[in-house]
Amino acid sequence: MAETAQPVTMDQIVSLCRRRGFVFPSSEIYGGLGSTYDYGHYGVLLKTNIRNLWLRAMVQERDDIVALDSAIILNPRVWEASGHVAGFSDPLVDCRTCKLRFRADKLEDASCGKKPSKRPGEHSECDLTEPRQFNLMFETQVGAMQDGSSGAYLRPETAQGIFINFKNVLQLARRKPPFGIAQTGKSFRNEITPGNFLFRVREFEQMEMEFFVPPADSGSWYEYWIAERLRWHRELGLREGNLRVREHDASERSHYSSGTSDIEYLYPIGWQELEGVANRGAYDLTQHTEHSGTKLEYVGPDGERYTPHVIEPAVSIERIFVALLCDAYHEEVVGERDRTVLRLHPAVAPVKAAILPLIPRDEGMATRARALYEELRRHHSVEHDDSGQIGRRYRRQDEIGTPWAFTIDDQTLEDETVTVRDRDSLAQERLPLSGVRAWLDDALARPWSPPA
RNA sequence: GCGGGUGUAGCUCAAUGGUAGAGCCCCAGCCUUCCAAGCUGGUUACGCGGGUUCGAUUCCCGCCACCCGCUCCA
Repeated sequence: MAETAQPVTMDQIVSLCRRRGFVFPSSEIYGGLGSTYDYGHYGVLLKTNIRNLWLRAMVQERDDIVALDSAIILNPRVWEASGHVAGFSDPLVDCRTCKLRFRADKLEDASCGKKPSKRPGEHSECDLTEPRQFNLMFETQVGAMQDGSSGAYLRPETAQGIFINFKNVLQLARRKPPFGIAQTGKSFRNEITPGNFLFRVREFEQMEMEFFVPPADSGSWYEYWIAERLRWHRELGLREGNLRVREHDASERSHYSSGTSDIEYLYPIGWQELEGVANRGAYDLTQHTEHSGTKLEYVGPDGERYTPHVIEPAVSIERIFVALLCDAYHEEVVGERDRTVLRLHPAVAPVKAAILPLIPRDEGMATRARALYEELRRHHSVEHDDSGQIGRRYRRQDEIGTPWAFTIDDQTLEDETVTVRDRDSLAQERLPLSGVRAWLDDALARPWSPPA
């Protein structure tokens, strides 16, 4: 098998997603809607696996993090307190001459020579427009009456839903710092310039965890979570060489952050943020204490009292989704034909195994294949495919990343064994039909790393 | 939002001021049976809306979407 050494392009990923029904442009029959996407069958399965693996690592396998699911629409005062109403909008100016756009708050001077002169030599002074405000929050109304008094926002991050529930969780979950609250859910941002497929979309699913710690320990927990999240991405199967950590300098940080590191992935568009780990300090709890009048602090048994600091690892399903597909995508030549294969970690693969009767019209094979499928589907995501020649069926499964195929063939009728075909090695071995279920359970429990 | 580019089946490409054709994919049947073979038949497209014209997929205008840059951060 010969691998084509070309790096994957975003177009190849878009094309595969479309071809195999992972992702469709949203509202397509009406001409689409900018930078919104709908997920088809395999896309939903893949997203669900990513979300479940995150919840498993954050909540199930730890005893210091609890789950939460807060509302998308919150009291608008939440966003005043959080700083999003004031700080989540960017005043922008355009240069009429060089057609570049700048953030007004980052311009030291209204001439190209000073700040971000990306095109030196073209002109010395930029002809700038007036600053214009772009608020990145979607606005809506609560209640049927559309008067201004009932304005509200769709949340631009899930984190605030966690902070405003800090007191509830502290009391009822019987936790004390260090402890965390984890949440997955949709967030909405009116991006000025969305694009690059799913990389920056207007509606996306965040997976955020706020970890509350004694102020003195915030530095070490910050380091801990950077390392821990990096380890998790590797465990998902992302290649070591495609991941790195980059610390923000002070000018890059968000309004809430006193320290941020990005776990970056080498996407087809270059190194870009996959996950952000931020040290939010006491900013959020302090803000909500001031704006709401409710004290959000920890009081210990011996009377110690403090506002915890917060370490936040925040990632989106979409960015993991794209990274996994880019990492897994391979085109190679098998025999005399091309094949496209997704070498996904079995744990994230939308379909774990395919059950294929070699000769579908053979009664014995068809019956056994059907029975095996009905047994396995009670435990795992599996597919039964009896349409077309066997090679074609293998290729269909390769394209959606199915790690194994169980083929019911002539020999099955003689000795009740099946062929197991491996997606990555193309190796075939025989297995008793009665042992397939246990074999698959074992295979899924094995550690996995991407083939070299 | 600004500048540049693109827009014909699911994909890759044709043709045309007289309303579209192929290959692959997909579906059905036949045949074959361990890596996309073959035969027969079939479904599917001019992004949307105006204008010019007897007639527009083709020419003009507007809009929309996508790509590149500015920007951005999950």
